[in-house]
Amino acid sequence: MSESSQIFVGLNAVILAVTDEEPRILTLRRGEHSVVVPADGSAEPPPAELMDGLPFGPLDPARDRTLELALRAWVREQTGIEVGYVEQLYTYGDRNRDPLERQGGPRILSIGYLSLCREDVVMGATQARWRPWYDYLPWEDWRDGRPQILDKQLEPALKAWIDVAEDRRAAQLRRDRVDIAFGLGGAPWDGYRVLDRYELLYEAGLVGEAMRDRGAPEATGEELPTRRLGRPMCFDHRRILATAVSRLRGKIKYRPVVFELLPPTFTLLQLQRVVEALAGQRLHKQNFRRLVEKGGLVEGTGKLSAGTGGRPAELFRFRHGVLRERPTPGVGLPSLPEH
Amino acid sequence: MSESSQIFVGLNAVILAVTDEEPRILTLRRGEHSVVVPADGSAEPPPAELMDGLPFGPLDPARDRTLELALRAWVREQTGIEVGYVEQLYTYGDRNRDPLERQGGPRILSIGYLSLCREDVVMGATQARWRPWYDYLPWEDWRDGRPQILDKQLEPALKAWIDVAEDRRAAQLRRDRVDIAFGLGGAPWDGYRVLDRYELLYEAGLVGEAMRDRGAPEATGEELPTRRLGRPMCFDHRRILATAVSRLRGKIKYRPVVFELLPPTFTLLQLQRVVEALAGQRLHKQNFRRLVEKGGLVEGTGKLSAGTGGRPAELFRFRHGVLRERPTPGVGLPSLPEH
DNA sequence: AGACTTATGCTAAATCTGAGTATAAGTCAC
DNA sequence: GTGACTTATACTCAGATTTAGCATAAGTCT
Repeated sequence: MSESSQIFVGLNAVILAVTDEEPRILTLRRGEHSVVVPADGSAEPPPAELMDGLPFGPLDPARDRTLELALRAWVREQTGIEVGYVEQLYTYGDRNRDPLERQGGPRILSIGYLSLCREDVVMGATQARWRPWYDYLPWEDWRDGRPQILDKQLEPALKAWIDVAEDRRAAQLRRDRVDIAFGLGGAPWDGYRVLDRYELLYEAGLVGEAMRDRGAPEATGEELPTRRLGRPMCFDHRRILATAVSRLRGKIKYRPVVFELLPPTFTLLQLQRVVEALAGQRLHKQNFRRLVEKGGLVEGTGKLSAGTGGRPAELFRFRHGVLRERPTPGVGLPSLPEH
Repeated sequence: MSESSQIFVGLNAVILAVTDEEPRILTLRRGEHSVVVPADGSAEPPPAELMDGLPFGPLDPARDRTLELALRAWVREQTGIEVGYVEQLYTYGDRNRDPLERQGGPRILSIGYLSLCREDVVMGATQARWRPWYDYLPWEDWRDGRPQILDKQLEPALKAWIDVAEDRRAAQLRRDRVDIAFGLGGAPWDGYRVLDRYELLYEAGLVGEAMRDRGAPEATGEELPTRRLGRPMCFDHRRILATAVSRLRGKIKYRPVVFELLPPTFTLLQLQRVVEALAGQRLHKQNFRRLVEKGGLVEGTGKLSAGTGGRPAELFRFRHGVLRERPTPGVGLPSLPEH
């Protein structure tokens, strides 16, 4: 059986924690060699540019009984974390996603996962590092209003991409997609279309990864025609991250997953800040309180927090019973007001 | 490289159409041999019992440029259908999902897909056959009220499963899960928890597949202690179907995917019936009309349908412009009234 | 003490939802 | 052709939910 008809499966994890009101993912700084560690111990190709990547490793079909167990094992080895909540995101399998494939290596499939935890569970003594996810997707953070990068860089670049379309029809298609994904031309901004936006930017050649994947060797995004749009990642890891953000923003609406990111007790403001961090937008405080309290998502503990400078707040905990009362317990987000 | 460290990837498609107000999926009646057609043309093991299965086939890493292209190619070969809308669902990789694995074969991964189309696109001259999806998941259809199978078979069987738990704590855990998944003990029925329910039934050993996978050879579900719960499928295809139903019921809320299942123009009642078929519940007609009309999802064509016995209805079409107006254009379902 | 910060209670207006009434415009049996 | 029946469509109304504020409570900081 030739190399080219073999398949290797890599597992990738977006490991998320929210600390200091900032959603952070665990990244490894690494060279862009293959996902695959050859089983025969042969030398890996020398790493190219160092670049951020998600923790990942191959599925060992002989050892790993399930995909999730394989993922947990790899994360433990690479980062020292014993992950709790885990959710599968998507499986990517386009040819030549991995640079090694182009050199005649085996076909690579990568399965993306999302894991939620708290930063304090991380052991030391590891090369892993927490980094704000908005470093990679800066246009997704609307907490301080419309991100500048949108008007200053993205919009002009996307307009240019529309203009270089083959014909009028193709241009119109591009315009429609851009308008819907980025809330231009009168369309509203939709906080859930994170993946749409990243993929559009990739297709338009506006993120570093696109140029790299098209064959320019060793490109890191620095030398793009536009200034680089967000921090690039190796392989398709940024696409996986975008998938994770999309999925999570959608999921908090109908499942109480936020609590995986919080300590056992918390104030309502802490809870709100975490939701805002994920959603990338601010929420109305009083309404948020009503939502989670009347919605039965939380219950007071009677204890007060050592307030950080104001009236002390009551400490709440997640109310597990809500699961049997309501079909979809979560925190729905308002549609973003237009700016 | 030994067989056991190799990986084969199978692609499975839930191909759905709604005809005569019934959601139907394309199935192939086939023996339970492996997903894998050996590349060297060696003989396959003799088929066991004939059983329904989804169209599926291996990813050929040398030929298929993307997973989706591979899927389309396989579907075309097996069923003659050129699928339109396609969406990836989930990747399953537990060891021993496939009977052949237990016999020392390679590790099998299967990637599930959902495809939406209309039945009339199917060519003849194929072994494929449309079957109502509720044949496989009969407890999911509440259009004529609460399904009888729930009270008569499922509830008693689940209660028995709770009772045989190891200790009181385990029993309580089981009860909680059952109550939430099946809307018992005061919890509401949640039409979206299709996958939860199937996996619970599998874990409780109440579907034919569970017994088969535990090692009983050639079991087809007929000889179960309880009468069989829904029609079984080969491998984990019923789990993939349950995933598809869950996903689709969730998605019609915020994306206008229903229209993939309808002809270009349709009456509002036709549209409603399709949504009801997917959701497995009845909707209030006047409110549904208001929802889709005022929501901008459809626009009238001015033409009238050749009424099937009543006042003729106007023909509508999907209003593409809604995509740029609203972030989440879809048909939200009411929470099911309790029975 | 007074400014400032955060927590929490409460309300008015707008919108959305669920359920029903009423009327229009066809088909079908006879 | 008339009356029963079927489906389509318009409109209403009450209640729930959502959005956006105002107002007050209870701390910290200078």
